[in-house]
Amino acid sequence: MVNLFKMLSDETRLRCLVLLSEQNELCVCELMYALDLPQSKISRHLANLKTNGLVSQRREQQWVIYSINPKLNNFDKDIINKCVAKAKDITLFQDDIKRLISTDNRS
Amino acid sequence: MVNLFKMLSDETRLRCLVLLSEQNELCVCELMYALDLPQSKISRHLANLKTNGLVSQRREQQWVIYSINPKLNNFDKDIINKCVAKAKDITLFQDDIKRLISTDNRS
DNA sequence: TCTCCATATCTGCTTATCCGTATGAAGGAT
DNA sequence: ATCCTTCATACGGATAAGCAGATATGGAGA
Repeated sequence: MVNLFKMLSDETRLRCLVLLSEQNELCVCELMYALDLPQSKISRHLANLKTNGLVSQRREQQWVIYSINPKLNNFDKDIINKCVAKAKDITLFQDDIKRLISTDNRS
Repeated sequence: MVNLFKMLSDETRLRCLVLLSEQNELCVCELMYALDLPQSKISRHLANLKTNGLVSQRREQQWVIYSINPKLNNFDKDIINKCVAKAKDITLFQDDIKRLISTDNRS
């Protein structure tokens, strides 16, 4: 439980999780673009999320594609879904989504 | 949102919150006894929870009595309740409750 | 093989968090 | 007034987490 909350207590990770929940799957460069943050930062936090079992990876050509770990237990899933719902009221997250869907950022 | 999760990402604080949710209100010495932790540790974490709006205080004679902040927003309340529910499956929290109800620890 | 691009990781640094100990302040009782 | 209990908080040290920037890896295609 503590570990889940540690993961959720960083803004970058929260934003990644919310976007991943909404969009099913995303590669690092799409997240970079949507969050407007440097690649190393995104990548580090995704690695962190992965070690803690919250996201999973798969490689497709040159991209590494992340998604919410489908094997997540109910508690974790539940909490994350509450965040996603709450995020709809918050400008920061709304803007991430806007940037994400504005173009095809996987080039 | 990040702040809530920061508060929840420490075991001591989680245990305090769960007990406070179950018991309505508790003083520091009851929490010390139930969690079997030194006073300064409990006190510091409660202060932390208070600054972040999760608990409220009231003084009664020599005791300072804490409770979950009744003005909590729905999101925070919701998340905390999920934790309380989950805690019922976890030995650590079960034991806290056992110690708490075993005697009258406000002496 | 060589280059390019996406992604991962390393380095050096700064900041945050948590702890135990010790001290301080408030209020009740003697 | 002084003592006791309860609780709060400041100090210093240890550990972990964060960041930016630079470098490394690894697959795709020329």
